Amino acid sequence: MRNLSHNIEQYILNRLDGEEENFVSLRRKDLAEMFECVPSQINYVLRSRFSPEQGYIIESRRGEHGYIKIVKISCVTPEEKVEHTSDLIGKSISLHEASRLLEYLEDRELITQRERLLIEIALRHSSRIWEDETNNRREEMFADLLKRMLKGLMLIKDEKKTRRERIISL
Amino acid sequence: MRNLSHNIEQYILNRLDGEEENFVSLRRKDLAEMFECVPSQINYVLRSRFSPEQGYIIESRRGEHGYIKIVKISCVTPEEKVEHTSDLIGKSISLHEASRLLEYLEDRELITQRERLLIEIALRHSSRIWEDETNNRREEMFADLLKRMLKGLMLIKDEKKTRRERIISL
DNA sequence: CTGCCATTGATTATAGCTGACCTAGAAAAT
DNA sequence: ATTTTCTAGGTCAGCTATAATCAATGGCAG
Repeated sequence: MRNLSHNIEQYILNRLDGEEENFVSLRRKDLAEMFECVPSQINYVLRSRFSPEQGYIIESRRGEHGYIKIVKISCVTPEEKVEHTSDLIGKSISLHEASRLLEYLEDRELITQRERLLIEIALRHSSRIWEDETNNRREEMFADLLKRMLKGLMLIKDEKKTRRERIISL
Repeated sequence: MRNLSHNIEQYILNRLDGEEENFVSLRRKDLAEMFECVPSQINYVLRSRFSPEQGYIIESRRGEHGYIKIVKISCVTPEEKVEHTSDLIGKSISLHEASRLLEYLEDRELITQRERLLIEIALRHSSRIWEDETNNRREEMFADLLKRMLKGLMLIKDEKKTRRERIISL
């Protein structure tokens, strides 16, 4: 009972592992039946364990022949140095510092020019939106947003680790 | 077997692929018979999968010797792409609609998976930050952020600067 | 005790599909 | 030339099967 969500998570991860592709298609209703729970439980699991921040994108359709597609973003980026990106960012970061970090990551080819652009735009946007806030508050938010975005991208490299853990845990 | 609409869509796409030209001519009635469904089902498929937004134009004629012609539009300049996506987004957009749009852009290879992930994270972030706002206000902000990010991507020059050049330009 | 995570079910939203009715155009009848 | 008829295709409301959301509750760790 206590590990319903965990079991469902494991099931989905296994399915993902088994697939040739980097995604699985499920039917919420079937899954709910398989685990003998209410359908909305599946949404909970997806929300709490397969978010974009965690490297997944969910697509779905309702109605007849509806489905839920869980896509694992898995471009193979080598290089491990970003393990400490979070540390580099810290609790707060200025726009200027953020730019320098992105420049560095692009040089290391951990992100592309286009990805850097996206992140800069997102940061500027929240900067504008929060221009009335204190400087410190804003820089905390920059740090939060930046971490989420970079972690999302870097999570890809954790794939092998996660897989090993999963196999051991079987 | 997945579903009727999907099968019909695939059939049309195959026909398009097979043709020398960038269009196919069909007869609604024949298709309906082939897939054993009511004729209006064909209209549904065309409406939901071959709209102008998705890069297609439909021409048709009624009466004897009626037909439906599906034309695939291909060449689009970056500027047109920008215009187009801006229109698609509109003044406000829900998270769900945004997701669908990103799905579509990825299918058309206008953005990569990683870029899509970044945008989803940015949207969710501002969603969380602004959860106290009215729904409409939030959806306006989603639209604004989404437009900025997509415009940025569509306009970016694909100049393949080498790492050396980048470093020199610092 | 308190806060967070898990679970549930009621309510709402939407894709897919059908069928009844509508319209355009060509050919046949006058 | 005009009217009639016939053969397509078009529209739309509405039903069904799903999925999403949300608010309420339970239960465990700190």
